[in-house]
Amino acid sequence: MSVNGAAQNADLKTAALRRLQEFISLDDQELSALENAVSCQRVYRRREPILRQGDRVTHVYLLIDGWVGSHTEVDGGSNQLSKVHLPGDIAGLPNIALVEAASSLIPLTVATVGLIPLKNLARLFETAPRLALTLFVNAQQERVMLMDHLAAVGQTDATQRVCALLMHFHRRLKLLRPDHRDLIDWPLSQEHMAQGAGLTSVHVNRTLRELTRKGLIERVGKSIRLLDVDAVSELAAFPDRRFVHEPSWLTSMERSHGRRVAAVSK
Amino acid sequence: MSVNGAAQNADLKTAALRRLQEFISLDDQELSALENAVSCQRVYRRREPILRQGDRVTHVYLLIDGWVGSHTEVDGGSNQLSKVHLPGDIAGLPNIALVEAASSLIPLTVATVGLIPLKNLARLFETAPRLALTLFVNAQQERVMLMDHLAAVGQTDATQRVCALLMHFHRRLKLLRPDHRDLIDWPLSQEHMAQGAGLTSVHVNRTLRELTRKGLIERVGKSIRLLDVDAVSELAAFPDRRFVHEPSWLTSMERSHGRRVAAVSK
DNA sequence: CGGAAATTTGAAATCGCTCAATGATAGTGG
DNA sequence: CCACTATCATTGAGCGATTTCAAATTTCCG
Repeated sequence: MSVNGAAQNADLKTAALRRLQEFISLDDQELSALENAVSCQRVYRRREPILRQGDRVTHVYLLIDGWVGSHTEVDGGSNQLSKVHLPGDIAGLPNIALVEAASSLIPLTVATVGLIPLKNLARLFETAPRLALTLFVNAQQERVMLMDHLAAVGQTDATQRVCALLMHFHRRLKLLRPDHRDLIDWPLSQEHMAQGAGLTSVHVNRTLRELTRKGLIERVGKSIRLLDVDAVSELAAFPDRRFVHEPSWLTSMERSHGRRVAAVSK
Repeated sequence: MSVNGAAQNADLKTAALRRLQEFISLDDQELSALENAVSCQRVYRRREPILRQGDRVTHVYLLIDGWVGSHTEVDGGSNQLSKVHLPGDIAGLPNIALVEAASSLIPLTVATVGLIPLKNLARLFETAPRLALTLFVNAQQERVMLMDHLAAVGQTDATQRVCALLMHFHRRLKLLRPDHRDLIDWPLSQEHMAQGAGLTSVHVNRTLRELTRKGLIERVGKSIRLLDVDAVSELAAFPDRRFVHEPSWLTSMERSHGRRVAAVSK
């Protein structure tokens, strides 16, 4: 696909790392600390599990390119899609609190992934405290998104949930590439959407169909076009969160230059 | 209530801090670093908001005693209870990624809370990297619990969700005080339970009643007794997670003695 | 081109909701 | 300590959003 694989790869990596600087900008040393934590890089095919629920936890996964779903199997074989990871996300992080992985990581598209051994991750907390704090804030952001997801599934009807899904990805993609318009390249099957929204694929189908009939969206092949973003957003009842950017309590932290001295200790 | 308020308070604080050492034990210096981050301590009455959704984010809240609910209001006035905090939890953490608080923190009982200004929290990442890493792992654990919560609400029926709630608190209380038996002092109203489970209070009532009729639980005043823990656990379809304890990747991290030198830098 | 995966559609069933009213309990202030 | 009031629990009847089941198309991928 690429004329120059190496160059494209570098671009992808840069894009992925930009994602982490949503809260504070990191210096080169901090960025390379993260990059050096990656022990190896791999490309996974669609549906080829990166990690299976129940597996022993050994790594976390920096997603460099592609979409990856985090699926939790419940008791009777049904599945909950708790998160879809986009480039720049670190997937599998919640598992570090566990002995066995809580969810499977399955690529929804071809995916390029950097593997980070847990020990390397831990080391970042010593060597790059600002990066560590960024990862921490990032984890809290994930909690907010999960809370909103839960609120949508727990409190809203099918139309609202489907619209919430659409808006969720619309917004995240816009952050990822500012040139993103209203046509979304949509690798999620209706079954996936159903597993995310706590619905049946049958009902997701009917809901999408209804949205199409009302002229709010248009589906072209695997893509979805939002014809009326405001109306969909309205229907979604899904908050458009304002995440912090360079807040004083965060920026005032001194950068690490390897010269962290005893001044802070008693 | 207490003969010696100060002494009891110290006990409570100790208990709260123990909660953070689920993953690795911390040394005295690290524990006092956290304690020093608390700028002031306050007692809140039941229902007296500690923080309101939409408020500007200035602190996080170390819960020392009592139960505190995290409620997110959705669009049409309905509420999702995304988390109930028990002593030792740090409440309001997800908000640090946000400009305005995503959820309200409302005590379900009288609650004693230590307020931690954001700047003090950030400083811990410089002064106590092992504590910071503990907080990070703790955040990931919260994500796992939120994912399980989501899976329950999204994929299971009313009986399973109510049983999941019961088991959830049963297990958390057992960790908190090993002497805990099957009688749970239950400050949640059926309306609260409904908001947590994504159900109606009416339906929660019928479900509880049905569980009582089957002899699985017994309700005495505000308490609930699990008469058949195994059966309830079975019905819950709710995984009993094994969280890590002193894993090698975590324990191998060197303790901070304020003598962190340039060795780690390039 | 062939087979698997995904979408689409209808009809019937059901779980949980709504509405509405009554009864029980627990704080609160006099 | 009692009365008052707000909150909480309980119950019934009818309704409706979503599921289930099943089958026909269509699309995608190798």
